[in-house]
Amino acid sequence: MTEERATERDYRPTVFLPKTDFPMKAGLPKKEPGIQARWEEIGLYEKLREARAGREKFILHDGPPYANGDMHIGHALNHVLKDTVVRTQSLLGKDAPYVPGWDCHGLPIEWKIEELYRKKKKNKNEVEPKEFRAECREYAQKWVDVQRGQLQRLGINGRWDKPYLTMRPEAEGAIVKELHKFAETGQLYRGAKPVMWSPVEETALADAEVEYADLTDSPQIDVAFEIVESPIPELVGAHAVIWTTTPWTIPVNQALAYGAEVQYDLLELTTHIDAPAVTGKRILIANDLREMFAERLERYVRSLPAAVDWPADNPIVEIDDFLFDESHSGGGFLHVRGKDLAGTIARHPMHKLGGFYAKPRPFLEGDFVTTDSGTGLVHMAPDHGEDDFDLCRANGIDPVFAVMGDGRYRDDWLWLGADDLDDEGKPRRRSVINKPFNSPEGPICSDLREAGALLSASADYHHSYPHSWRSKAKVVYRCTPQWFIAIDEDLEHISPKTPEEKGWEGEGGAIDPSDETICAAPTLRERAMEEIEATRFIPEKGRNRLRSMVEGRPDWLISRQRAWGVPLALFVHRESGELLVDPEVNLRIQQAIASETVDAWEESRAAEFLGPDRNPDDYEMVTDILDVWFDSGSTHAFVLESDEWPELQSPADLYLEGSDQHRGWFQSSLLESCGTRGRAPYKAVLTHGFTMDAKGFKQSKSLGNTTDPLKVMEQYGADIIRLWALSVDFTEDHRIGDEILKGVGDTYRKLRNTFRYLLGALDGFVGDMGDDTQIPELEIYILSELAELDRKLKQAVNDFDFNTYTRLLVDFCNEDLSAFFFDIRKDCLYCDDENDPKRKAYRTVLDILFHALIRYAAPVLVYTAEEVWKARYPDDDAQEGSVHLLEWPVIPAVQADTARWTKLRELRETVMEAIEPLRREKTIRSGLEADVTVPESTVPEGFTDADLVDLFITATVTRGQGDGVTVTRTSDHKCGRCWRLLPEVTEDGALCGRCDSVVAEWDAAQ
RNA sequence: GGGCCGGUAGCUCAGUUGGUUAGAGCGCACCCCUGAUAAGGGUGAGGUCGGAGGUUCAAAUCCUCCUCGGCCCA
Repeated sequence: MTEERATERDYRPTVFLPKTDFPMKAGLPKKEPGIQARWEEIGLYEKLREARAGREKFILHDGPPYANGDMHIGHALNHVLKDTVVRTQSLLGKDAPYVPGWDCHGLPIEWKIEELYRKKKKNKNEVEPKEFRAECREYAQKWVDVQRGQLQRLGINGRWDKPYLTMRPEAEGAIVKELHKFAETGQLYRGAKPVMWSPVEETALADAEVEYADLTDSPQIDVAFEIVESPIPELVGAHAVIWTTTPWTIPVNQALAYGAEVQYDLLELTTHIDAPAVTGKRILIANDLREMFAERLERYVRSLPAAVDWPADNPIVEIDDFLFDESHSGGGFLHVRGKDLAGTIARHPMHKLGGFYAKPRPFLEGDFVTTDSGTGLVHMAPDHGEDDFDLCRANGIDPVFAVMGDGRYRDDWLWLGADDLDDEGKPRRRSVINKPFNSPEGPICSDLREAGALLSASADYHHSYPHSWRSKAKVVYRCTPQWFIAIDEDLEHISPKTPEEKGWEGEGGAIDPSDETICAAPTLRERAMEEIEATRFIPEKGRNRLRSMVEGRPDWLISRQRAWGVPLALFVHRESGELLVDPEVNLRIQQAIASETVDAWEESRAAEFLGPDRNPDDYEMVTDILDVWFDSGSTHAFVLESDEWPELQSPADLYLEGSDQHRGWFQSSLLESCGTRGRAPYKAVLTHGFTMDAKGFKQSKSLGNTTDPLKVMEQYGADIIRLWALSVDFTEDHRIGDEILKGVGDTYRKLRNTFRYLLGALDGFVGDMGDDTQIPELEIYILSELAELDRKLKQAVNDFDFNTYTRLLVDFCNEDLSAFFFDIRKDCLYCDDENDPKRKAYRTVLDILFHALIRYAAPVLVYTAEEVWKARYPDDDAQEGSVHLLEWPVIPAVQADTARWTKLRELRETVMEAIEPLRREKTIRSGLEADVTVPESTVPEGFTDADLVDLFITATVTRGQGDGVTVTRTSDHKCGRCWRLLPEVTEDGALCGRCDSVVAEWDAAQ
């Protein structure tokens, strides 16, 4: 009877299709903020803390971003990685708190406020420092709030109601306390050293605050210094030639340096025109550099007025070895090794000014002298170069501090001081970075020319030169009194590591505990190096990077001459110049700052801090502030060790930052912690690369190739950025761009649809499979694949390898589920009786898959996972409505012969390939119309033909003796309900036996 | 200029100590399905492994140089 109506009846209502309200289209930009608001409402972060209380901890310590400007793609990547670490560790069941922080002090913010002042024509110096700092504080707070909102929008779960800020008074007090620890253990000293100095900002600059720009118009001059004394008498009266690109250092020249092994020649300059200073001069210069010097000289002489008519192809200057006559050591040329110049003394070209300029300029041996450029003789200004400073100090020549903070020479300086006026009575003095001041026409070159000492001068030199990254102005090396942390002094307060602690126990046992080199107190550098060895690095190459930087770094310059920062709250005895080290005084300072902010450090409070036993008049209060790297290097102290965040502990399990932080936070934290605690503040360091544009070039606003994460969130959603961040190889530099984001969107949709299918297929599922139900082998196999996936995912989490993590997840959904398992079981899900054990088993496995996959996906697609969870469990009280409180799934342990299934799937692929030609020629449309014969030998054991029909989704499968798969169109008819082609179906549209009974039951239930 | 790191299909990535015809997913093309439907399935085309030398029976893999890019430094 059903057969008669078969051709007409629409069986669609009797098919058990997936049913869900979960939309295919995500609409993330609209949906995410609502989900975020709910997390805040239910206090997800706090709930997670409660849920994990007492568990093993995993502490990721946040490196503070600078509170200045909107979030950019680097922040987004960095925080997504951090969040994923925290979430995956939490998923594993650990208590993984996350307290975000911000770096608030420092020049960039100070600079911003000054800019505002300039706009308002307000003078910073007329404002109370307190008032100025208050504005900086307000500015920083504004950006903290902005960035906090942006990071929350990104789905970062953390202690947003109480982040740490380096400008909180408690933090400022703690930072001072850390400084005092260095002072009290003798690691702090005041020294005079040439440091990078910006005459515009009037401060010393850290390396990180300096950028290099290529210049093509730098000055270069050759200057002659007359030799007045020498063990080689022939040199007296000749001129040593030096070359420099900074004419302004000539007024503070104090010596000349030569290379011991360099060969120098005495030359004679002959000119065909009258060239003052050049004509007839005897000069001393490195043999290797004669040519280069000659070119400069020729070019210069040609620029003189007297050369105007001289033919271009005819050299004006001739340079020859000076030929001595018989009266001098038997005649001949003079070639000397540098070391023979020891004891030679020259005089400054401006010696007639007397005083400083009348002093002898000794020749000193410098191992830094090369013959790459210049003349092989280097003029030494100990105030303005590291090599200069070191060499001069070793020879008892001290810096003279002639250049002031604003870049001008001191008022009382003999040459170009305050009363050095031009013909019109205007001062000739300018800042040393002033371009005209250094030019060939400037006052320095003019005076040298007049003194007969200028052999060449031009403004055409190509090199890269340091600039302040803030003001873009040139910076100089300048010797000023600064505070340093010593890197190579013994740390008497830190006990040496035992050989075991150093990991030496395995090396033959030949360690002698009485060996002083082993048991001596380590220096800060040594301890830092030891701790680098004891730290885990992800990726491993980070170790090398940090190691080589610590290995070669100089003492830590921690003072800055600015206003917005933590003071070097120290007293120095006026008479002795000694640093006051009194823990009681220090404690009073720390407490005052911790309760009143850095504003407490002011002159009027000196007596209070010093106490009754000391006279404030005897002490100078240091007014410098600390390098911000000291602030952030101390975060472990005032965050991890603080009672304010009891959920944290020290040392941290992980620091996670960009690879630029090898020189920054990783290092400053390491040094700070090693100097005060003798150990690293972290057990592991993870570094990520930088995000380039689609073509692999650095993103920059000026190039217009930046990707703004805020816009991506607006357009695609935060989950898309997150998925992007976790799809790329973050250990290297990686890219972002439209095409890449489009691909990420495709991946997202695949995951989303996998969950949508699961939700639909599990509609009404109550877990009613009886204990005695036979679970089909396919389900067992899929469960074993899931267990394998689970194992690999866990491994990826432990390796922090999120790229592999997401790939495993996506590939599993694509290959094992969508294209294999789901496809095969489509027929079962749609058409089998709802109570059929096979269908129940399938849905049971789908439920297991759902619970596993939603947990795996939760750290990646934080919003979507929540949306899926709510779709399945709208009233989930047990989990407080959040998927993010769940723990890592437990996968049922099953036994499956996976090798057999791998073979089966290979055969399945072969069958698909064999079917394809018939589809091409339209003999069949779908695989369901195919009768397939497979070589018997290729079928793994234990599969029946009926199994193969299911697995291959064909009409029939039979085994043949040949080697190939053959396919023909089946002669069977198509069931009107399940669309399978079966012999039992009498005509197209009639029902097969199964469908007949299911429909009958369905009809009865209506 | 120096140190370190990197360059494998259009995209994102795998490629163990050198060893079959260099793989995967996505995208793309074509086809099927129209009962996961702005979804699902199938097949296929894509690579001088940045370039050039060298070592080796054999190189994406080891060596040298070059080139492009990045970070750090000068």
